[in-house]
Amino acid sequence: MRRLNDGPLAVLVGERVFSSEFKYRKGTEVFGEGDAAEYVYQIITGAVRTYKLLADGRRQINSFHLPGDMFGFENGASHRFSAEALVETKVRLMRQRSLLHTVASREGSTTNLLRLVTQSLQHAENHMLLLGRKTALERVAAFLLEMDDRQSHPDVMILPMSRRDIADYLGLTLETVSRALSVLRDDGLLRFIGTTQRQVALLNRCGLAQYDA
Amino acid sequence: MRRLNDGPLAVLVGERVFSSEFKYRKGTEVFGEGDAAEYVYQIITGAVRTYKLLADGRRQINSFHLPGDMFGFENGASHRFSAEALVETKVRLMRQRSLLHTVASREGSTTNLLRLVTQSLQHAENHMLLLGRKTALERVAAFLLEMDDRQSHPDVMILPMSRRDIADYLGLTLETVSRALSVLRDDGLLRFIGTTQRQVALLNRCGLAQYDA
DNA sequence: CGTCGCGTTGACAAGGTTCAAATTTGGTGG
DNA sequence: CCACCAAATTTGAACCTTGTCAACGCGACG
Repeated sequence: MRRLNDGPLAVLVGERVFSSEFKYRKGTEVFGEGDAAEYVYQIITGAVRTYKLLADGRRQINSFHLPGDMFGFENGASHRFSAEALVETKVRLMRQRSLLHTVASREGSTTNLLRLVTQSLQHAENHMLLLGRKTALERVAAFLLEMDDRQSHPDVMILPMSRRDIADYLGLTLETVSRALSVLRDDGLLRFIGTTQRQVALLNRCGLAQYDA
Repeated sequence: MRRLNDGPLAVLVGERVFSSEFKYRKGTEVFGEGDAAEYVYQIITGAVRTYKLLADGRRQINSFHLPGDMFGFENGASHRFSAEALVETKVRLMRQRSLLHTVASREGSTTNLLRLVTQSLQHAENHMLLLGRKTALERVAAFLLEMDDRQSHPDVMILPMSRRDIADYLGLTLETVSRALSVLRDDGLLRFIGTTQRQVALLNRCGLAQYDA
């Protein structure tokens, strides 16, 4: 049986994963928009944000990547967005060339690689609906439910990202995110744990789902 | 030399395209969200919108598909969004199974198929930036430039979609789209041709690009 | 000729942003 | 361990962009 964190990379190339590991400190860049797309990454521990910037500094975070997630896969020669570690993060990395080569030589792995890209696309489609058509409360509720899902519904969810990160993910300002969280707290849907505001207990997931459109 | 409209499908499977054609009347559904994903489509003539709906009717259009474009490719068994013809539309269609089968048996076509999906992903990433972080004017300017690009910079661009469609694509209301177009017209950046408001001449593409962030 | 779909425009409302300030938290050095 | 400072978060109030509601114009079509 595979270990949890083997994830897609291991599935793709079978158990013979040819890869190395690397560690990034909190806040450091994994790659920048326009950089040569040499590697594909899979998170072992930690978390990463991938985002695009406008000239005046406005930022849109495409997605947060948690342990097991892959990112950085590109078809062209360069990355179309930037990636930064949210916290101390350990990644497995592999050359895209080797990956494609390995995939090409293995029966059935085409479909798996395709599935991986398609999953990103699916996430993007859902996120466009959120960004284009949902209210602030709906966005924040959807965000909490997404993180909850991806952390397998823990009793206490740990958010590795700041309010600004959440805001740039949801197309809001950090103030609006903070206010929405306060509303949900006051409505008894969640509770902050401990002194930090980054540990959250969801008290009523169904109620939260009601807020999400 | 390939005909212009052979497009990606033909590239993928070589010249031996095994496919049939079908015609959709204006406003008719090609497939709905949740339908079995049996076919992949390529537009021969006309235009198609692909979109998602929320329960209360809010709609987010993911993309407009013009001649040569492919859509409907799914990894799972069912479509994740709906597709409707904007105008009378002729499509080429092919079973996904046959496509995957054909691709699997041909050297190098994996990369092409992957490139196709990656292109959709790239479009989605750009659109998330637009939806999350751009103003109404920036969105409309970006939309006009996108359509202009995809129609190869004609003197007079024909928009096959309504103001509501544009609005649902850009995450705005149709009134805001209309107002933004009026502003751009009054600023001398574009002109409406003829009596209909769906033929547009871009008078100053650089100026328009300034409006886009 | 009336109606219907589409688009434009205006007035007003509202959700979200901006600006500001208070409060809390986390990190660092003594 | 505590003091202190920087960063993060919350909260408040004013403002603004965009949405909502409504009226109107125009062309297509029966």
